[in-house]
Amino acid sequence: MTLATVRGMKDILPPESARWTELEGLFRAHAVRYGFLEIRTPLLERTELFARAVGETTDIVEKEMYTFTDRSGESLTVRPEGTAPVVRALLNHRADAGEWPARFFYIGPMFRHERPQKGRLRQFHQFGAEAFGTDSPYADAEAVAFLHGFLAAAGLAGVSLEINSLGDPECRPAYLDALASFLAAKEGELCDDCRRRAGRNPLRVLDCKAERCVRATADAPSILDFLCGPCRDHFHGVESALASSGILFSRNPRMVRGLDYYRRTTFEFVIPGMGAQNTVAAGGRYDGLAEMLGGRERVPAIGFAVGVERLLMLLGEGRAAGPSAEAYLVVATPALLPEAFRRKMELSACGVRADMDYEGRSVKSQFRRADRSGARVVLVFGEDEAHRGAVVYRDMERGLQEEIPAETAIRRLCDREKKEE
RNA sequence: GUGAGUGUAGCUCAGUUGGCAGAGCACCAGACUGUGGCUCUGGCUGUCGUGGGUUCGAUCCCCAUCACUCACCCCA
Repeated sequence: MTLATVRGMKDILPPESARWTELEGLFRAHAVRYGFLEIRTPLLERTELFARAVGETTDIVEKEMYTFTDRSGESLTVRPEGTAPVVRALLNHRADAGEWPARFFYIGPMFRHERPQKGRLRQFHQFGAEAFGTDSPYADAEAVAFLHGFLAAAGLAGVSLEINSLGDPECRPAYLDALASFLAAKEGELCDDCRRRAGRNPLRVLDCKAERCVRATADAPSILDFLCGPCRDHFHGVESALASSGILFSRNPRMVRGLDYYRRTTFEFVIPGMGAQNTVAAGGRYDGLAEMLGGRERVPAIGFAVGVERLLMLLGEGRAAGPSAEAYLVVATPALLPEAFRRKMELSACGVRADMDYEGRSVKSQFRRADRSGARVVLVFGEDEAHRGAVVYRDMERGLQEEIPAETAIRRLCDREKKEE
């Protein structure tokens, strides 16, 4: 029996868990501002959903999914990404989805069986958002603005936004042909991986970090030069909507996405100099996905996902944990435990974070604990005071104390709590 | 899936050219009678990742294995 977590999985303990809750709250708040409502989909889906949506030949589907056969013989997969389930849910509950545009956000874990490393886990978490039912470049700009606003509010500095267009089924084939023949001519200059990729997924070659490949593809044809009229108009529409919203970005015609369903707009928020896992958040348009999944009508859509672990990593350690208690009850003799405990419950009930020691430790030790808990007030329950129905009320910051009736002490603490609310 | 590095107390790490395992922090207790933070004193804590091998003897050398970390790949 080992007590270690499964490879690539992480326990999130205090105080870190508080940072998670805080960030989730911030994301929710921003989502609501931009008109997105929460959707919660199951962690398990039929394997086929991801195979079709993400792409049979992507790494995710080929070798990274947690797939198993359940007791009824059906092949199920623990979700490796969030978009496909949301689209599935939308198509399934079309009638309940409401008026277009339908905008959803989600928060939750994703699972991919990869080799863990910095900023990459097997169970990782994403904040995501998807907007359905509109082709408009404004929808793209809106999603980017939401993401941008959230990242800024989270305190992330030094991010840059890169955007690109991957075209659509009208214009992309021509580009892929042009790129393929360009790469064929340069074959000798490419790294081994890229020679292999050139045939199968030529776009990937543009994303290669190997020096020789970067050089070889320096003057490769740009997708942006191949966009058909509607795609070009759309791309320019996104650019001007972003520009007029005051959001800075740069074009990156070499940007590639790992999932097959993307069309037209793609974007990434990257941190320069962060190394291998420098993408904090990314997204794009996927107008064809609904039909790929068997939907009757075309449902244009745009979405993104934020890597929560990566974001937290970039935000740094954050502030230290605050006080764990506001008031500490010190018991001079075990005989007074029942009385102290009853008072502690009263404090909890009125919202005061109170703590005490149940182990019968020395008064000195209890004070040490009180100090460490950060409590600003200590109530001492002693025999003499108890005869008078009183306790010692000690202000830990000033080091002053007085004997007052127990009722008064409790009321004082509870009143103070109310004032601070 | 490939490569490299690391694995010793709760934490950070030292260590032995192979001979009963250490420090700091943390924790516990005490420094006159029921009072914290500072200081001082004392104390507790280890399958030296796991399994084999070499050896009189292995935490140290060798092999394997697992885990972690970083990089590649890929991606959030």
